[in-house]
Amino acid sequence: MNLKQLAQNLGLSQTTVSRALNGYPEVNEATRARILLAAEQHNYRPNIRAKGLATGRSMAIGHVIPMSTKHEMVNPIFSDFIAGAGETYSRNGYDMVLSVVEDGNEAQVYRNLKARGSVDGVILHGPRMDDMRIPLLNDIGLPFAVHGRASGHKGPYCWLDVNNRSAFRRATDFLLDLGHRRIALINGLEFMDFAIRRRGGYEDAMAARAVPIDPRLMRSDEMTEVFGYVSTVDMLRETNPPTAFLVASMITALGVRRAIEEAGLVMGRDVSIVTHDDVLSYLRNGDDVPIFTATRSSVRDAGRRLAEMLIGHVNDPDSPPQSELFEAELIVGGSTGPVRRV
Amino acid sequence: MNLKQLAQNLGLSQTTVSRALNGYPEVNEATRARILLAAEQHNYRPNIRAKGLATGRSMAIGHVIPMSTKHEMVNPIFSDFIAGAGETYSRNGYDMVLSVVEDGNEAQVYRNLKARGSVDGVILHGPRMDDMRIPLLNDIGLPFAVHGRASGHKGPYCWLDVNNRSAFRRATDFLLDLGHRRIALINGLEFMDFAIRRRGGYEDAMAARAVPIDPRLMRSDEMTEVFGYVSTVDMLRETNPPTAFLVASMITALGVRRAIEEAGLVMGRDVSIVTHDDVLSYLRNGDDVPIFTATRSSVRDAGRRLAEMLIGHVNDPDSPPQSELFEAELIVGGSTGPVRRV
DNA sequence: AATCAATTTCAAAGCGCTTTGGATAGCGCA
DNA sequence: TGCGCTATCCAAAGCGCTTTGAAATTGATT
Repeated sequence: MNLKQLAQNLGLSQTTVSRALNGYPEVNEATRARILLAAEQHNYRPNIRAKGLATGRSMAIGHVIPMSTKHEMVNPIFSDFIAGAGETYSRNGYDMVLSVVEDGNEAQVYRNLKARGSVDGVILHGPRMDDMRIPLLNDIGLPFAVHGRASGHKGPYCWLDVNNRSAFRRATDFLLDLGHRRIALINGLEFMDFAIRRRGGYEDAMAARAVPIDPRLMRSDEMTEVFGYVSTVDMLRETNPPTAFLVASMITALGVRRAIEEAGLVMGRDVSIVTHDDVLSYLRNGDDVPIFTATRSSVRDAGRRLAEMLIGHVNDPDSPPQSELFEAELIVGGSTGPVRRV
Repeated sequence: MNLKQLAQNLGLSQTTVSRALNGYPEVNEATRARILLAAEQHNYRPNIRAKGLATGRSMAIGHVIPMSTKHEMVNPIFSDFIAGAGETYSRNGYDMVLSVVEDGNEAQVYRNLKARGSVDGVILHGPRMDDMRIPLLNDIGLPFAVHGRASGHKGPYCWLDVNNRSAFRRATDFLLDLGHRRIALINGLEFMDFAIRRRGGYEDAMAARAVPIDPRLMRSDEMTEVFGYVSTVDMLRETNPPTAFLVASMITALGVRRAIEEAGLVMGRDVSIVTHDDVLSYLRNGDDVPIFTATRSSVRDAGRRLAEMLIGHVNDPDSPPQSELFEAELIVGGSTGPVRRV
């Protein structure tokens, strides 16, 4: 059933039917009701491509997911992020189109998306220091919103980020307050913007108390479970091992914990852990008592909100770009305790 | 730059340019080369909506992701699955469109997808016993392929599944061979097809050796870490606790392990665990030595392959529907050992 | 030189929608 | 009665592509 047939059935013109369906005022309320009813009965839905052709908009938002070439890994926060974003999209009549791309090849994907008119805007995931995708998107004129920020990029753009620096500063302070001095930082890849900021927060806190930073206690890689495990095993072998670990993700923290327990140590007593918690639905931080002391910020909320911001920006490209900074909560769980006197 | 402009630039008709670009034979190779060059230089890409309107195809595949209303949880295997599928799509010029839907509301989403012509086919995730989505999709005439199967559904359809029954039968046999008799089953939700089959495999193996099945040792829920933890804590309190756990996912197995270690037991010595491993990129089962003894099957491979099957089916709807059954490997890791004599 | 077939190109219709620019009818008012 | 308004509806153009059916060109054949 298409518009033409529907209009013929009703003995009306396509124009009138289209207008009625799209809520324009210049149609008699009685006929509008008649049209709505008929559309309902025939289960009519406008063809999205035809509509898009006519309006010049696709009513779709693109997500370009970078896949690390090293581990062929997709960031596990991703499913929760799009669950949030998807909510916003369906509420606003947008589709979500996804491209998974080996990182490096992204430029062509964005150009395609724009040139072929597949989407009205994109969400940029996994921003890096001086991310070149931002000037690229500005250049090709594709509206975008960034999940995170790109340090070093001047000029306004639409973003939503967690305050990673203050979160990790507070987490470090918390550990310092407990008497820890040998605090390891198990970070994400340090060309990723969030990892840089977290490191910054850690360094700030350490410097503020004049605690020396030992480069051997800082690791940085893709945030897998195995990475947490291997790094921890390694550091615990040191002559002067860390008494606390500051970890960039729950999954990595699980690996840290595995290493700790394998070494016969007890988490929260012998060794403390603080991790960042994105509140992933399948990996809740315990039930009522949190397993890990954590800096917490829901990535699903971020998805929901950032999608709203992008839609706003798409609908009104001339308005100044919005941005938002979520503050992470510091949740105290069972994984931290005062440093053990030797 | 659109077709018309490109054709004018070249002094040719739209027809010829279109044909040249789409590889039709009735165009002089010299002019084709000229056209290809010009298209390249002007960075021309056909508008996808116009093309879709003209051809009646959208060159997009839909994924409808059910989100559990209970935990607002998206299955964590999902990101790896689409990473695999996405590879196939980009190789074949398809887009991927995603809808995250609270389960229950899916029928309307499928109808929309079909009526609005957003996609040429869909991948059906998380099939259940007697899944009504299959007759629905047949009814509305939207080509589909199922990740998994739907027990109880008669009639052919396109699917790809892991042999869950044989995998869990072998895993159970393996534990029985080690002398375990009190084997707990920590399963996914048992209206999910895969969970039914896994339970079937477990029961088969137990019955084949006339080992009684204790219903108190069988749990079934969404496969979170916390679920694994809570179930295990609970069962270890029994007067006659299990000596082995058969677990439906790595994440849940992490929870099982947490409970075991918290109880002061050693995994692989005091208590054994076998889990299913979907080979998620961020949650590899150890580096060289597997952490868990596991039934292993890559969900990313499944995504890659199922997408191919669906595209084949979309291109030739009259061909008989394909199906494929992956056999899981049984990987022996450090989480299993002979039962401890008390 | 005339004919025919194969090769190469083109004009125009059509895909299903929105939207512009009228047309028509009904109304109050002078 | 006739005018100007408003309310309501419509015909047709246009979005950017593919594809049908026909025309023009070429080369070979007689």
